[in-house]
Amino acid sequence: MQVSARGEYAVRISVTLAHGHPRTISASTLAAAQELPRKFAEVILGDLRRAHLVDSVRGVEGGYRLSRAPEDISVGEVLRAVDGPLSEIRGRRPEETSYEGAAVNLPRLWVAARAAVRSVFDGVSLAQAATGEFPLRVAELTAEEDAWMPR
Amino acid sequence: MQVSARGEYAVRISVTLAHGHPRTISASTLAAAQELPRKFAEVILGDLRRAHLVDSVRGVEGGYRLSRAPEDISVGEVLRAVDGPLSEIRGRRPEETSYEGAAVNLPRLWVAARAAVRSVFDGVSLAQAATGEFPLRVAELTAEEDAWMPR
DNA sequence: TTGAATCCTACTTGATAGATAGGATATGCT
DNA sequence: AGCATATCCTATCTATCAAGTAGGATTCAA
Repeated sequence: MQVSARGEYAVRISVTLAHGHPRTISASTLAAAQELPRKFAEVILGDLRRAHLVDSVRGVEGGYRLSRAPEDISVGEVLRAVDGPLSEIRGRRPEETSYEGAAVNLPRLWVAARAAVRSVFDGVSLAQAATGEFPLRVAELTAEEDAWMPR
Repeated sequence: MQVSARGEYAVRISVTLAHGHPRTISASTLAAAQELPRKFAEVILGDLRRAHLVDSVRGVEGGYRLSRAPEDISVGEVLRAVDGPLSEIRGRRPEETSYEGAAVNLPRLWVAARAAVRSVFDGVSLAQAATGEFPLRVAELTAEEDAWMPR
């Protein structure tokens, strides 16, 4: 479950937009707020716009705003918009994998792993990510101390 | 949750070793069984050996075998041995992330996502992966039809 | 008309994945 | 001893991609 710089930036930007919703915020302001390169932020906002997750307004007083309510956009949608599918196995979708011999059951494992990832990223809205009020199922995952330990 | 070619190959090799356990199997045989490049399989088996997940025997009749019982090695261990940590956010561990402003709650989200991935990969042994008899919690994730659909 | 913003195209740079090559070294069998 | 079959080691290659930068064209409100 690698999240790229693009992915991380996109979520930080989106959460910032959610926080200020429905005001429009400029790329420079967003970049400054999250301390990320302005030009790169512009590129990412372009991706989000093309995915119809944000609307943009040109000109002075222009900027970006979420195209839907923050409660209605999931973190998963944002990640997919900039990084593609949440889960890939050697560049393929989990359900597209297929093996011979002792490995025949692996597709089910890949699908299970994807489902687990989805349950978190598709289950958390930008509004929840901004407030920190995660769904119970997600909050439980962080409750055990072990979840915070590297392995 | 991207699984690289190395990771996929490593799991396929490990599951094949689990299936034949405790016989030793040569790199060429393993590569042929799973239709992967022999030299690359050797490299991966070297990683698994250095991680103490497999033992090797040199010479004629040599090869590789799991260093522990297939019930006692998780898929997660195999993936970590060849690909490093299961989850990284812009190259950092989830619990090492830290943000300002509207993004302050994101570390909890990253940790939750990692916990979800771990619950699958650390919860499934090579023996289970080989037989397809996954733990109930994992099997449930693949039960819903939606889990098999791309998004 | 001017200033501030988005938007577009192109480019650079470094790292990494995914191999492949060739041979040194170990081991068992005859 | 000699040979076949393995592992093991070091090095190299190549294409792709992530991450970020550059420069300017376009839009729009005051």
